[in-house]
Amino acid sequence: MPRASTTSDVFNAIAESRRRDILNFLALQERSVGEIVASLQLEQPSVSKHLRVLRDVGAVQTRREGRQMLYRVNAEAIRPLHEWTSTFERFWKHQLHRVKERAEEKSAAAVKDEPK
Amino acid sequence: MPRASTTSDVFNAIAESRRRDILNFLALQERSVGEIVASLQLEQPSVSKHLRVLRDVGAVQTRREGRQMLYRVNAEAIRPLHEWTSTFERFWKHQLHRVKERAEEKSAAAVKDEPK
DNA sequence: TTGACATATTCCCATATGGGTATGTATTCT
DNA sequence: AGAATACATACCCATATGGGAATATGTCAA
Repeated sequence: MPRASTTSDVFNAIAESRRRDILNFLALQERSVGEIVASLQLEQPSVSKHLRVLRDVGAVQTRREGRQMLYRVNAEAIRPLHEWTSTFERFWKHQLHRVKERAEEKSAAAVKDEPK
Repeated sequence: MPRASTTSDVFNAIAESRRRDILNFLALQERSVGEIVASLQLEQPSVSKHLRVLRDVGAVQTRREGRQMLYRVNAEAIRPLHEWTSTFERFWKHQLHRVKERAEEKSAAAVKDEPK
């Protein structure tokens, strides 16, 4: 079984750095495909395909304006990602504590006693 | 060019839901491979391979204890992800505003005037 | 040393990928 | 209608994937 499809969920969709680039660009403001192509170092068809993926997972929404197709970010789709990472937030919030732990690990050459 | 390698960065590593499952499990506490295998519906080799990926991107760290290999989350590696998603936080923080926008878009059948 | 236990790695394979090139479709202009 | 513009889709292909099965490696116990 290969990796999950990029359209299966936002996690897979944003795995591609080009797509993150696109979202970063769109974070500033709504943009046409042409503008996105210009901002990236990529052929138009490739950009369209990335946009398709982002659209399929709901990360972007579109609006037609004449011949142009305007894309904008739909942050709601990215929210689950933010919330999932928040699960681990508590770890780095206690950095001092962690740093201390690390130091201990490094010095003590892992000589444990009771392998359950 | 195929999709970026799973070991290229955390974004790719966590694209796989099984790996997120593992991280969720490890978020509670340090665990041995055996425990992880038991918690997932997966063969041991597959789990080891997922752990390898997570380790390569720094998402987990290990410690040997006798025959067991104990894995624990390294939240620092996940932090970039959290921060990247934070970029879009402002969007859903102004939800009321967004909802209003949406309503307008839906009713107004996109009759724009000046296609630049 | 031999054996058992816990993990890791290798091999095989069907499948999804993303890039480029070519082509299709929608919309506007003349 | 015909041409030009702006995107989208189809097709081809080298490559990375994850799962399972088999095998290798590492650690401890007798």
